[in-house]
Amino acid sequence: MDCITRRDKMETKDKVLEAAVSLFNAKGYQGSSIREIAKQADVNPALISYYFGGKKGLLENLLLQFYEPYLALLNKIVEEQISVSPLYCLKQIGQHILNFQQQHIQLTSFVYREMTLDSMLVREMMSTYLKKETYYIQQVFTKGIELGECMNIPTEHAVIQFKGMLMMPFLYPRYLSEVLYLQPVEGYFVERYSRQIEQWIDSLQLLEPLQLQAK
Amino acid sequence: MDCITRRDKMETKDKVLEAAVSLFNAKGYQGSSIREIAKQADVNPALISYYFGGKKGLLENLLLQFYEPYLALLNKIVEEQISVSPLYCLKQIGQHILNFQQQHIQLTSFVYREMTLDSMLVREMMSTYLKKETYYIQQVFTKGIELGECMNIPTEHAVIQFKGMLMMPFLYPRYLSEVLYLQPVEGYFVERYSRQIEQWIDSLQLLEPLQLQAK
Amino acid sequence: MDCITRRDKMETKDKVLEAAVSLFNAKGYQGSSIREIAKQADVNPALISYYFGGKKGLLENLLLQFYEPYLALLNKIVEEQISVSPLYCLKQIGQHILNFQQQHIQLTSFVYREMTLDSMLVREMMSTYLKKETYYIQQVFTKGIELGECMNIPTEHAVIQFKGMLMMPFLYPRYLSEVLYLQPVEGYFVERYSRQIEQWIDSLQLLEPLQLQAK
Amino acid sequence: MDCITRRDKMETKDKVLEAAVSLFNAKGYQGSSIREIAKQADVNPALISYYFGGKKGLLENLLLQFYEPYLALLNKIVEEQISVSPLYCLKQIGQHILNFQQQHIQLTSFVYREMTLDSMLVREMMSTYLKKETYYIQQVFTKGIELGECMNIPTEHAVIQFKGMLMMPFLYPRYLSEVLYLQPVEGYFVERYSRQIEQWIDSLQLLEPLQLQAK
DNA sequence: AATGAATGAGCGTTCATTCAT
DNA sequence: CATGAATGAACGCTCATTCAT
Repeated sequence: MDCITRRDKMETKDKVLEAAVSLFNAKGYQGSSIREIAKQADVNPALISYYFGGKKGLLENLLLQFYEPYLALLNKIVEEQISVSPLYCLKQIGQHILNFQQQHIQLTSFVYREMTLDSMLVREMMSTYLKKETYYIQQVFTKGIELGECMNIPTEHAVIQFKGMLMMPFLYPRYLSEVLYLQPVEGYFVERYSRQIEQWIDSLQLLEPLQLQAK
Repeated sequence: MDCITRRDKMETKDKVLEAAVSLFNAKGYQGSSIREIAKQADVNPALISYYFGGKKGLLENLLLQFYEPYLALLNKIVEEQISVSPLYCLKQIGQHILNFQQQHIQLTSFVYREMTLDSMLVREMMSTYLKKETYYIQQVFTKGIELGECMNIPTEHAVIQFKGMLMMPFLYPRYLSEVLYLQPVEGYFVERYSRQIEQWIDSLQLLEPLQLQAK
Repeated sequence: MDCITRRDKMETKDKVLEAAVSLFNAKGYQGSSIREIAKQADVNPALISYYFGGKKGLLENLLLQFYEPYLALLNKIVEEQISVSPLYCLKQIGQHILNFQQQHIQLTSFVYREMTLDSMLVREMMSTYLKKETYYIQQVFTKGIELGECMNIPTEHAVIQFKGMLMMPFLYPRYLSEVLYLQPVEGYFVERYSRQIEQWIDSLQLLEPLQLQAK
Repeated sequence: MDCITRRDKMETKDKVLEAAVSLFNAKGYQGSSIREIAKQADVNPALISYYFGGKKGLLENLLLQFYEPYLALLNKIVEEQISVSPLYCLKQIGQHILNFQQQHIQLTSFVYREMTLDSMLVREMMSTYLKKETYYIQQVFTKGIELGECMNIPTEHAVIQFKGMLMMPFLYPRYLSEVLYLQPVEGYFVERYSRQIEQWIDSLQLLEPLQLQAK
């Protein structure tokens, strides 16, 4: 009985979250209305305020729902692999982050868009999560440079490039499908794309001497 | 007098566009209200509907204002340089696009965010502009592969990587400044970052044989 | 166990009533929400509907809780004292009503405010309680005039003045404390103020001949 | 043309104010909805926020609309008459305030009710207006006592009694009409009631020696 | 060209209440 | 008896837009 009750509760909250992710992804946070979400979730609009404390609470819930496991994943990979080989660690990050994003493709797309705004909430999320994320990745690059695995490039630029490559397909899934005819939703896209990322990582290792020659 | 009148008109329209770009950039299209824009532009709200045919018209105006010169620039570079050297052409594209984005940094940020939405308008812009843009870039990659300048990677993936690198700093200017302490607004950032992009382009040339060795 | 249960019930009802009086007094009936009351009473909101048959029932309960003992008190005083001396009876009324109001200061304040509204409920309360109250007081004045104790003024006006004096401090307790620096909550205020009322009552007796002289 | 425009504006604002006073008086501020007011004023609901900056602004507007002329009137009377004769000045106050209240009977009733609440706004109104009002009245009593015109009673109590008498009929107009069968709206009520107030004022003059005798 | 009143739809939210558990 | 999920109506308010001036 308790189980049923709990499951019912879960279902309502989850129905709302699912509908919210879908609508926020398609029309943006500001472009989606509580009523629309409730309708799509087949739920009373008042329940959204009841469960999440308002539309803003729903947004925060989703942001946490993304960044918490995201950072946990990142943390785990870095902790386990950085001492083995920084560049290999980078490859692992690339592959797992791509997988993670693909598994939460709508949430990812929406969160990445929302983080481009200039709001208190975004600033808070940046200082809470993106600072950590960036620290992890920079650490790996730095270690790679130290160990001579990686050419000596500014780690900030490397982070931008790396993140750009990883985020791009999930920020613009519709661009991929309608212009490039790629399906980021499908498994083999990530598989092939992550190999491409690995090539870029390899290039970090190899370019330096050549670069020096060029000079 | 007619001249003054016309100049006033221009100024009013421009004041609105300027205010709109600023607010759309900070709070998003849906998050900014006509009244707010009008207030910031010190203009009567009714004039926005009058001049631009409504809020949506203002949005379309800004999207064109971005993509028309953007594509003209891209078109010019490709036409002029592709026959010389595809990879050099790519570098030129990278450098000029970065400059272009930096010169319209708020507009760029806003347009790139808006294009992540799933709307009729976005689909239209994609089929009108992004298809062309992608065609140009893919053409360069293809030519590069044909001429043996560039390793044989899927051009779609290359486009994603290339665009990702170029767009990233201007999609997340606040991330750059607050987390990475980079100032995409300042000249030397683009200068240094474009050299980084060139390294990536160089890596396309060099990786292939090594990649083959790896196999 | 039954006893405990019943006591719990009593406590719950009383906790609600207490919280309701406090909130209704501060923010008005319409300005207070069931949830707020329930929260302050540390009780489930649904119980208010359950126990009192809704918010309106809670209001009626409180009105009765005020007017029933109020009228009983008035009735008792008039019955016992009117035959002795009408003016003395008036003084007794003044003193005891002041005391009664002070003992239920929040309830009094709230009820007196609520009775200024124009609603079915108020009309009902007026015809049920205020008619009786007024009848009692007018009777005393009439008797006083008959017996020559009191000057011949319109009893309606006398009632207004009398009630005005008695109600004023408890309708505006915050005015008294913040502007006049009087504390209607404290015992000696009523003590001193009731002597003031008695002076007014005395003046009823004395003024007439002098008034006539003045003319 | 300008005149017509201004008159139209005035009419809309005034229609809203009129409807608001009527509804606030009958059902209270919290009990009246913006839509209801707009409907009764035959006006678009959005215009209330447009003109008054929201429901609260409407309330503040009405409170000022009452207290500003009220205090101006009081100030004028006191300034002109206090030096002549404090007790005569009191009578003038009584008469003019009664007239003022009668001329704005609904507004008066509503304002007096609203001032019984415990809110920031009420506190502000008290410290802005009621402090002044009380200062004026107390000044008159004090002067009367100084000059020997008036018996030596605590001025705070005198203020309560005085205000109680003046406010009572307009706080409970429905009580007057339905229980006492008096019509505070009609001219002769004020006329007769103000004579009653004058009697009370006279009693202040005369009671003291008798009071002493009683002791 | 420019204004500001006016409109009607929709916003997020809160409300008192009901009901299954 | 007590709970908390759920409901539908209404809340105050803001929205983009229109229109007479």
